[in-house]
Amino acid sequence: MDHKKLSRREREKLAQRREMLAAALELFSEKGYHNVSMQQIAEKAEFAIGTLYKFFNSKEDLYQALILEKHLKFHEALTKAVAEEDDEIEKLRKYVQAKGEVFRANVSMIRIYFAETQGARYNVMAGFNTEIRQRRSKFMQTLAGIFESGMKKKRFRRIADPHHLAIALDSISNAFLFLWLDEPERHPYPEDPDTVLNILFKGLLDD
Amino acid sequence: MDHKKLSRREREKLAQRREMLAAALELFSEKGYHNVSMQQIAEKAEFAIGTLYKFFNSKEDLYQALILEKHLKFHEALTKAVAEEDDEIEKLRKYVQAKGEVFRANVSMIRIYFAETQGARYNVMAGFNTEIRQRRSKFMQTLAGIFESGMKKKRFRRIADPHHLAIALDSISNAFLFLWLDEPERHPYPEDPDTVLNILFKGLLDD
Amino acid sequence: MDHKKLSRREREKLAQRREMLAAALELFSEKGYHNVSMQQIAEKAEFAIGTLYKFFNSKEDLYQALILEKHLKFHEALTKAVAEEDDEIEKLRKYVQAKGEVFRANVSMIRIYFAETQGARYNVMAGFNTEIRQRRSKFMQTLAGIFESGMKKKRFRRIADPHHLAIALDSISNAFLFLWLDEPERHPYPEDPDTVLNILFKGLLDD
Amino acid sequence: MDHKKLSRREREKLAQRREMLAAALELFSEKGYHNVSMQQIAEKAEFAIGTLYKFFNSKEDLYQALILEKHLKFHEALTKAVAEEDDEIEKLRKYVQAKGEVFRANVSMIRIYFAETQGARYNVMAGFNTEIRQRRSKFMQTLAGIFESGMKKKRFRRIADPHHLAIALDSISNAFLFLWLDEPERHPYPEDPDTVLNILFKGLLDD
DNA sequence: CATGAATGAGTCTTCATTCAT
DNA sequence: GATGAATGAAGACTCATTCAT
Repeated sequence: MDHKKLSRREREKLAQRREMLAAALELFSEKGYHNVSMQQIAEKAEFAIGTLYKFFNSKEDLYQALILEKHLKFHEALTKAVAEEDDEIEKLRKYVQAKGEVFRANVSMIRIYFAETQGARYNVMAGFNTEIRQRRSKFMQTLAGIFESGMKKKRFRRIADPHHLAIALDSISNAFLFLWLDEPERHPYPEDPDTVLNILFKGLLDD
Repeated sequence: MDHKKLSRREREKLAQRREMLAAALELFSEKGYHNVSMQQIAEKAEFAIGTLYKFFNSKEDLYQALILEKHLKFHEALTKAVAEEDDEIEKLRKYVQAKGEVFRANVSMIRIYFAETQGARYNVMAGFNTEIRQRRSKFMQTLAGIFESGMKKKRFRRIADPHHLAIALDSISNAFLFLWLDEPERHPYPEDPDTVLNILFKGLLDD
Repeated sequence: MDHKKLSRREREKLAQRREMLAAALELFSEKGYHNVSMQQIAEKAEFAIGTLYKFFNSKEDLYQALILEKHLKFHEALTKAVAEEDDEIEKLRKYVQAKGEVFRANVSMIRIYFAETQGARYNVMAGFNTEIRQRRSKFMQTLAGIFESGMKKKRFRRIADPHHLAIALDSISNAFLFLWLDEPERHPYPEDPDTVLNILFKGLLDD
Repeated sequence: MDHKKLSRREREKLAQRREMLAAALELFSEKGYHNVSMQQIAEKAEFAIGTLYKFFNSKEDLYQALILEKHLKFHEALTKAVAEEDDEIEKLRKYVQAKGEVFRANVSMIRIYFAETQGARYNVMAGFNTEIRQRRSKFMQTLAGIFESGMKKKRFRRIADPHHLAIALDSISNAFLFLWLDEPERHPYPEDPDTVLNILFKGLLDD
């Protein structure tokens, strides 16, 4: 955005940082935090170890920077997706669609992302989750808000707590992502968002 | 089952093994695989390190044995739950209920369990998931079969691919477990299984 | 003293510890704390690094154990020396003599000893000096007490503050030790303690 | 001295060098040689690291330059002090006085100074002491000469080897400096030089 | 000529695993 | 068969020094 304001030096710095994070992402994604050494990251990024430490104070620091950065990106993409439309149904469609797009474009990030987002409190982020947790929590509110609003407008039937519906939609779409991740051929992430949404929209039982 | 056939020696061995696994579970659950040393496990189990290695070839081996054993237990509990009833709806209710029960009784296992079950392929189990994956896959088939059967009997409307519904139910109930794990007070796992199931049963849209 | 009570295992432990400390002493004495690596100590002591760490929690810990142990030994030798005699003059003679003996028998310790005892607060011991400082302080009191007692008995003229005399005697004898350390041939530590003591006993000026 | 001959450029150089040494002194004095990085010195002196290396070939080089320079200064001050007076007793008084003054005015130097002067041959200076050792040796000769001269003139009684007396006076005054350094309040360096000198002048024993 | 980014050897420390007793 | 002392490879991190700009 303010790229013009950056000196050459600063631009180089940013490029280096990006390369480091990219190398780290690839390695962490493939082997996991504990099975990757700073040495390996340095080699992959083609920098000396010392240089790595000029940019990040510790291995953990590097990891956190990586997670935080990517999480922000995802968060923004999803937030933007649901903000674009007026109609509640369209919002949900966009959400499911955007989720597929953003994750398919960042495959190597997904595992790390969920490793930190999901349960494991003893993960690298430990209590540091705060920032991520807050963003996630806020987004879940937004999602719940869409359901609530749709119910108020009588577009949706009030079949369940909107927060539960938000959780349901989030976890179902995640599940589809996992399947795709495991066997992309056999389980493509649905092109048509309604493949996912109908599970919530239609209802198994007759009334 | 075949306990009668076991000599005293063998029975003692099994008891020792159980103690080791119990100690390991507690530690792994609290700190995570990489933050627990064999030393600590040995101390907690009140065995010498060497004895640990008599039972398990390596730290990883011990970990895998732990996961496999617990996974089997969970699998059996859930399989039994859905097998007990004839009615499809009741099967699903039992499933949601049993899941809550079995996990609430094995809190310390949940995080480890999901850490391995979910995405993270670089976790300790790596490709070794085979056994777990097969069991899980088989169970998802069973779950899908319930939906399929319900549809065939016209008890369920054919709103989506039964496999997708199985995935949805699994991931939604997991999501509720995560919430409860994070903040047990604020997010109790629903007593009434319909709290979960209505999300699939009822449908947001009018037809 | 209680050697009989020690099991073979315990005796071996002690012997190992001694060997480690001996190796460390030699190296630290020759090169100084910061120029000796744990690797080197392990090699010299013929143990694996890990074994070193079984006995000492850190390099600093090892160093402190070394200093503390040796300091205690010195302290005890000197304390014993001044306690043996009744006569004040004889006490001082014994002190000067014992100092020479104990240090000549522990050459490699002297430099380390003074490096920590003297000024340098940023040394490895830093604030940890407490124990050493207290012992030293206590001994200086004892030394001052001898001068004081001699004065009370009119054996000594009251030419100066007894504490100052203690400091003087301590520093003069140290100075002789340094000289000897530098060039043992040219500056032997005086056999006859009066060579040192006459400086305090006799007085340059006529009365 | 030859300041007029120096070009502006050269004068600037000297000023820069001085600033570097001043920064280094402060840091070394506070933390000790091994706990100060060139980075820190550069920052404190407000120069780039590269510039530091234009003036000094290595960290050790910088340190040695510092010690050498300060030692020369001290040496000159003390030499001047004993040269000023004719009377031997007055010379000694001036010496004790000057020592207090010069060190009190250079507190941060004392520890470093003694760390190198005293025993510890493994210190940074190692065998490099030559220049310092020669100066020190020469000064001790001067001091011994004063005692010798006083004895010849029968101003002093020949109670001990003049060299020993020189050593004694040097070490006693140093000891007082250490005390003051540790606890300036409790152990002020004596205003009246006779407080120190009487220890040598008066003699504990009656003749 | 000054700068300070980049380097990578070297350090301390941990811990899975082995094996002599 | 159990033990736990001994091992040493491997990892995170620091910092003196260099050299391209």
